[in-house]
Amino acid sequence: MRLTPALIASATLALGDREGEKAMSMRRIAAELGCDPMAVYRHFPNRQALLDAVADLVAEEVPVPDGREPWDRRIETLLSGMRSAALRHPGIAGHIASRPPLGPAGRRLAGAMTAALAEAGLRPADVVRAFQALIAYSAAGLRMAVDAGSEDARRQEVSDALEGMLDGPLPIVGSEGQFAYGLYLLLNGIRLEAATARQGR
Amino acid sequence: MRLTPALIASATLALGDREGEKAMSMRRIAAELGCDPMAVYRHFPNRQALLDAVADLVAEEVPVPDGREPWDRRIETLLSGMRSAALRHPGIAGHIASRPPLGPAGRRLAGAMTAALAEAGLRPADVVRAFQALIAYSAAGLRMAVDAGSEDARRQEVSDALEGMLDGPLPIVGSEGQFAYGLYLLLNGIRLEAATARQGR
DNA sequence: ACCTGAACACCGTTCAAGT
DNA sequence: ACCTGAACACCGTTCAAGT
Repeated sequence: MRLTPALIASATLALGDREGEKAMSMRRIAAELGCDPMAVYRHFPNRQALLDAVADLVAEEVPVPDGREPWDRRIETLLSGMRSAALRHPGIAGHIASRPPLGPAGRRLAGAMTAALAEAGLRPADVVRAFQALIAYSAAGLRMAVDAGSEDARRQEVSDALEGMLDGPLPIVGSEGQFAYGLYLLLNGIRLEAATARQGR
Repeated sequence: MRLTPALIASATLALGDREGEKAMSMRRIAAELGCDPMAVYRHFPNRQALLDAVADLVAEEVPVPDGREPWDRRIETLLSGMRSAALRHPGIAGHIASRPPLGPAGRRLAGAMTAALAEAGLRPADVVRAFQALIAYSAAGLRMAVDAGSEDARRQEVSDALEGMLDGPLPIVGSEGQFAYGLYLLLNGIRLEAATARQGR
C-alpha cells in the first residue's frame, strides 16, 4: 500500500482515538501503517508537522455556520463546534489546544470567524485582536477539559484550593458550562466594544 | 550538601532559566545538584510534582495588589504580574501555562483574585466561573507568548493564515498588547454581568 | 532501613550503508 | 536516487542489589 500524507494523518488520528496521545509516536504510527518509522519522514519533516496535519483533519469535521445567523451566534457555533470535534478525538485534542489548526480546514474556520467579527462592527485591528483572544480562550478551555478528563487528582487540587475561599461546590473545571460562561463574558465585551466603535464612526 | 524540596526546586528553576525547558530533565537536575537522579524521587513523587513546586516558586515573586485599589485594577495587576513573572523564567513558563500554580503562593494569588471578583458584585457561583475564565485566558496568553518567542515559523504561519482575510499587519501574537485587549474584553463582560446581578438583587 | 545505579521500556531524529 | 534500519543521544521511572 502506497503511503500518502492523508493516509498517514488519518491512521495517526485513528491510533490516537483508540489509544491516546502517547500512542501517537513515530514508531507506533509506523507500526500501525506497517512501514519503517523513517518512511513517515518522507511525507512530513517531523512529528509536529504530522500532528498539525492530524489537527486540521479534525477541523474538517467542524460545520461552518449559516451566514444568515447573527454574528455572535455564528461565533458560538464555530467555537463550540471546534471544541466538540476536538473532544471526539481525545488523542489529538491536546495538540489542538496548543496549536489551533492552520491548514486548509483551519483557515476556512478562521475566515468565517473574522467575517463574523467584522460584521459585529469591530475595527479591522480589533477584529484580529478579538479573534486571537477568542482562540486563546477556547484553546485554554479545551486544555482544561482534556486535563480534567485525564487527571482527577488535579481537579481535586483545584477544588481544594478554591473551596476554602468560597461557599458551595466548585463547578466542574473545563466543563461545557464553564466554557460557555467565559465565552459569554468575551462576547459581551465585544458587543460593548463594537457599540463604542460604532458611536465613534 | 543535604537535599531538600526547596533546594531541588530552586536549582531546577535556575537550570531552566539558564538552559530552557528541555534541560529540566530528572537526569540534568540531578547533575546540577551533584546527586543521583533517584535522589530527587525521595523528595518528589515524580517530575510533574517537582515542576509544580518550581511553578509555585515563581508565583511567590508576584506582588499581591493593595486591597484599596479598585477590583478591576487589582485583577489586572495580579494577572499581568503572574504573566511577567512567568516570562522572567522562560524554562518553567510553559509548565505554568499548562498548570497554573496551586501551591501556597498560588493559593494566595487565587484568594486575592476571588476576593476582587466578589467585590465586583458577582454572585458566588459566578465568581468561580469568572475566576476560571480569567485563569484560562491568561494561561493561553502565556502559552502564545512562550510559543511566539520560541517558534518564529508558527508566528509566520498564523500571519499568513490571517493576512489574506484582513488588511494591515498582524499584531504580534502573544504580545503584551494582545493580552491586555482580551483581558479588557473579559473585564468589560464581568462589569456588565455584575451590573445585571446588582439590579436583580 | 536507606540508598544507589543498572536496567526497562521507551522516545525523535540522524546518517551510514545497502539496493 | 531511493530507501532502510541501525545507531545516537536522550527520556521518566522501576527495582534488584548492595550497604
